[in-house]
Amino acid sequence: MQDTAVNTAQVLAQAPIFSGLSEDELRFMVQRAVSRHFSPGEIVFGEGDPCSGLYVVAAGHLRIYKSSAAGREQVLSIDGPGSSIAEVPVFDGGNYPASAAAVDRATLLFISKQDFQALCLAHPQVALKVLRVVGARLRQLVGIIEELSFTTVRHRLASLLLRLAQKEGQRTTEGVEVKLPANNQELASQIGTVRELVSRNLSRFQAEGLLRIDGRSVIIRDLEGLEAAVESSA
Amino acid sequence: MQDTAVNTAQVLAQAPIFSGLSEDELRFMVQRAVSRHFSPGEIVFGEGDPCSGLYVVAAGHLRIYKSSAAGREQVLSIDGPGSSIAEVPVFDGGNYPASAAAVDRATLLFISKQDFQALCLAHPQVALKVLRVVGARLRQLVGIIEELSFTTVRHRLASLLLRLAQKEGQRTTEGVEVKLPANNQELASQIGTVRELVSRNLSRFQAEGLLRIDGRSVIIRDLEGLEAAVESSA
DNA sequence: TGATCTCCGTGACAAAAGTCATCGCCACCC
DNA sequence: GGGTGGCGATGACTTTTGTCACGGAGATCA
Repeated sequence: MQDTAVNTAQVLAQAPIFSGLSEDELRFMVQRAVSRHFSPGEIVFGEGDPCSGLYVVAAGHLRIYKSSAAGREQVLSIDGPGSSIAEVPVFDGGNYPASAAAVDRATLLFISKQDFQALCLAHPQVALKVLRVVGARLRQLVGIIEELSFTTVRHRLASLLLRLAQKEGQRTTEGVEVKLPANNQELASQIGTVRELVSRNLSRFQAEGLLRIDGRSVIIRDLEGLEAAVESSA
Repeated sequence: MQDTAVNTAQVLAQAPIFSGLSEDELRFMVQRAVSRHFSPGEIVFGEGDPCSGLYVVAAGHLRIYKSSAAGREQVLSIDGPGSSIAEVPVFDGGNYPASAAAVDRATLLFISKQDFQALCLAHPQVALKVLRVVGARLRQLVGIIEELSFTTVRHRLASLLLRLAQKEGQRTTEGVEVKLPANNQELASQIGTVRELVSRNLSRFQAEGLLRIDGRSVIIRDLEGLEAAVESSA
């Protein structure tokens, strides 16, 4: 259990929405935060569920997504340690606008609506911090809309690969190596399409010599070429 | 000029983000709000511009949208009197994530970043109100993503027509009559496609007997049928 | 060593979306 | 009245996306 046991105080202190709180204030929240563990794939809440409070990711990753009647999913965001989840429904009183599930083994801290609202009223800076976080989320969503509305699957996939390369790419003699972080089905959900198109477009990139596929890792051989695929028809 | 002259105090009092303020507080904001007039199509700010403050719509309508390099546009929201615009960049310090233009003759009240932040710190409830408004916006965006990711143009158009019918439809003997609020190009931007597809899908609805097109007004003859078009492949 | 499961790749289609060009209507303006 | 410009409809076509079905690789487990 060590891997998911967490120091509540430390986690909250590092969460953007609580940064800058005094020790006393932090202690107050720590006392009220309840920690919950989730296994991979386990659902934290479903779209439309009533919201009773806010979560802060202590360990692991959370996947926020929408599901369609036809069985497709669209990922809105993947959040790691320090991220707060469900700030919106806490404040507008509505239900969760999307579902959330654990990606891996995850530990979340739960803070009730009442406690958090009280904190915000007592400490206006906290509300401003929350606004900043929600703002970032809103920008992300606008980015997704832009990609879905203006670009092709090919473009979005290239874009995802470049983002991965940027974040966690390993330089090799042949090019930048990226480990695909999930199976094709999941990548498809992240860029708003189906697994077959991810597969096909990866193959196509390979056929064009832009990259080489080696199992679940991709070696980008022609970074400029891939960037060009993003620029064109952007 | 009468049509665009406004009573600043009245407008602010009715804006959701300022509701519940005392008279003194309102007066404070009224003194600091600057009113600006815009003609139809005039740009209020462009995506990426630095943000110096917040706007409240006093009269007319604002169109918030993203533009693509290829010349397409995606409308994120149309806001009328009482709506506040650009709450997000005011708080996170970033640039505007999208552009805004006046739809018709419009009057906006401008409030500087500094003044508004000061108000939020002095009156925590205001920050909570802003959070509620931003939350609503976020829900809207998630809705757009859902539609773009999961549904077809046909579906989105049906959905738009039903929304219009709900909001401003006139009952007639033949069915519910809706005046299309804009040209096909604009409708296309609102549902994330091009004008030809709007035209074709409208014709198709007519061919299927779901509605009758008469110039710029549409008479929905088979509401259930149109709703069915929304349900299927949702 | 099978049996089963999951996941990837792919061919063959079908459907949807988008592009380009053209025509006609109507309003507006010299 | 004739010219112009904006807008809508539509045909012809291409590209993109999505669906379905299948085969095969690799892991796991009895």
